[in-house]
Amino acid sequence: MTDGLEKKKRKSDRVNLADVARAAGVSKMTASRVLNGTKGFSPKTRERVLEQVEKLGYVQNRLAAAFASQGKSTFVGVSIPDLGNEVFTQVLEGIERKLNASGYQAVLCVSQYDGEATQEWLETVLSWQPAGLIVTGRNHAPATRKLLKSSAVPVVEIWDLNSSPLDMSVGINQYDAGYAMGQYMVETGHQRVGYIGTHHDTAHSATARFEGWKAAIRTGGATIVHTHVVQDTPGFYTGYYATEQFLKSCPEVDALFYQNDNLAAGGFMFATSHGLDVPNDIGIAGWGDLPIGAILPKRLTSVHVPHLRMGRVAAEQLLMSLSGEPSSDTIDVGFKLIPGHTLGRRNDTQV
Amino acid sequence: MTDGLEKKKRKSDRVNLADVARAAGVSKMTASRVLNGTKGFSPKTRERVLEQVEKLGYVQNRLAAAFASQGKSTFVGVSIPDLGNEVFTQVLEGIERKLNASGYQAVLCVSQYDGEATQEWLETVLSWQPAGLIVTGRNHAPATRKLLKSSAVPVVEIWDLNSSPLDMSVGINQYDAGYAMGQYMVETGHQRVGYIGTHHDTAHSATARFEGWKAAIRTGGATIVHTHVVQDTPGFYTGYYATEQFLKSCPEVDALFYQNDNLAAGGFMFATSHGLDVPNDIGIAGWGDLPIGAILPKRLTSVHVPHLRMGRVAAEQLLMSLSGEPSSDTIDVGFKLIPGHTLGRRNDTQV
DNA sequence: TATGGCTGAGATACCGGTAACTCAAAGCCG
DNA sequence: CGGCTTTGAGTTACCGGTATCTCAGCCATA
Repeated sequence: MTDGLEKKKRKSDRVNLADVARAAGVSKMTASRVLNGTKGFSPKTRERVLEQVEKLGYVQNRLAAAFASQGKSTFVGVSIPDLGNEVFTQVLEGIERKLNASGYQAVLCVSQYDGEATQEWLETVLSWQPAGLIVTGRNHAPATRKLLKSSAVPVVEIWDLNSSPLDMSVGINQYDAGYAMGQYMVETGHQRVGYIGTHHDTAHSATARFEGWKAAIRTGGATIVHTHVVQDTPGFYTGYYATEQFLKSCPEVDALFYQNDNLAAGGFMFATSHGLDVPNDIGIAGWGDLPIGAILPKRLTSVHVPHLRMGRVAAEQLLMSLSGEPSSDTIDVGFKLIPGHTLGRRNDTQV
Repeated sequence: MTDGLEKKKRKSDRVNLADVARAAGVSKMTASRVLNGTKGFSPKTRERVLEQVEKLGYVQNRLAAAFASQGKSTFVGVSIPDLGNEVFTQVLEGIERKLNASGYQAVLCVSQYDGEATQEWLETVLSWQPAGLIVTGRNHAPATRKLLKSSAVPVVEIWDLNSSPLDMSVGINQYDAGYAMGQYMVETGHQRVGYIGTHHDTAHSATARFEGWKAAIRTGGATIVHTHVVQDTPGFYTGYYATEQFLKSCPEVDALFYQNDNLAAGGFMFATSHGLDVPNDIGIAGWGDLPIGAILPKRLTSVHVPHLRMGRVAAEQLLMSLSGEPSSDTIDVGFKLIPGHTLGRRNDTQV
């Protein structure tokens, strides 16, 4: 009847600071000072304590330490919508690298675009006294907004630039970026354009981007023949079949703007495998400058957003704010249109 | 003036349990019981306490709670090598979903295949008394192995199945899976095969997979003309240029096995854009059944590994172990060969 | 009616560190 | 050499909860 419990160490046999202090013949407080590098001990004492730490294999209980000093933990709550979407994993990677390099740990939440789940996660994470929070997007549910606002920790909102952030904001101006792409589509001679995206974007930054794009199209005198929003993940195959559906109902379209490059790549594959020439029969534009864009038969037209950098900067801002350095409210990491070769009619159509 | 009793200035202005208890006219202990659902209070008392919780906006300090009960946190340390590699993000997604749904939080480490960084992260995470750990791979640095072994928390090793795990192991038999692919390549008529991978895999499971593959090739009487390992990330473009390099130095190769589908897709794009027919001129086999495989002009030959499930099962095992339920030492989540249409010479070459 | 179990609730003692205060001895100065 | 500052180190009081023990009522059963 031996269950797995006895396989592991008993709780009480963990060495604690008192054990170390006793073994070294000093007080707990002195041992604590040595370990934290605070002044107030002689080199000899230091050595004695460290010797015992080594010998006994003492590991600090940071739960106790943080609690005792009324301090924060070294955890930073990081909320992103989706791990299946490369843009977010890139941002996450930027965040994680910076945090880890600075001795902080990312506590992850993948919201799946579910506000309620996010809220729940947020409540839990806040109860652990995190050092800070990095959240994606600027449109929070009222309760979430309230929680973020009343929390005593610094918050960085990433993705879409926010002129009046809760605390700090790092991202790009999604509207402007969308506008730039719309303008380019018109410039390259497209007149009857369409949009393909997934429902995921509606509540998020893609909305602002989409608005910017629409404005540019309208201003340029072109027509939006249809916008097709599917209930699926923004991946390759989704782009493939969504394009099929789009072209079936609106064959007159001459260029498509996709929510991201992976959808666009799917669309590209559909088009070329069905005898359509890109861009002469149909123009294709993606978003995000994702890796796939580099290996398509023609360089994909897209907008480069420095996602990795966005994550890094967000983490940097948070850390600066934690160390009391002045940090900007708002940081624009910029975007860059990638002309590529999948847009443009009749002219400039070489590989 | 020793009126410290009443005018006790509190460091934090945060509402604590004592405040709630006072306001509700009960003892701290009773309030604690109500909030934790432990028995020992009347419905009326319960209501009074909850009313004050609501009114005062009390949020538990879990740092204090975990510390007081000598307990663990709800954090689970999760270490994966790379976020730029879809297979790992899929596993992570599986883990994260399950953990979050069960009230645990993933504390992320992206090791970048760096043992030292992992070690450092591990030390920090362990000092926060995590509930458990999920680590990728089975080949740990000696110091890491020691730390994992001596830690008082359950550990799940994922990826490659481990017959003698530290604690628990969830994954697939990478050797067998590699063997299956090797066998299939021989069966489909390939005689002079090659391998393309990145340095990232060497220290990890891809080694076992690679060994299995080699064994099958040898057993089948075929020749491995070259194995090309590049110092880069296992992404689309890497596969593209690595294939170019490979074909330049070994044009006689008739089939290539790639470390993953993204590399393979890059290779496919290179081959077809340079006038080679897949699979008649060159066979291409990937790994992981990644999304890209579905939109190539021909279905990519690959091996499906249930990454999402692997992550979910790993988290499940950990949670079971935490709740004292019996959990298996080793769980094989299985793999499945996907024949596709990018392997096979002269026959079976329709789309 | 006496005994004993059950239930709601309070009192107390921590958990493992750190902040803040205290104090003796040593160092420094004119 | 006295007084003042510095320095190494100890003492005490917590931080905000929970484990554990205690105890008064209350009900059921013999």
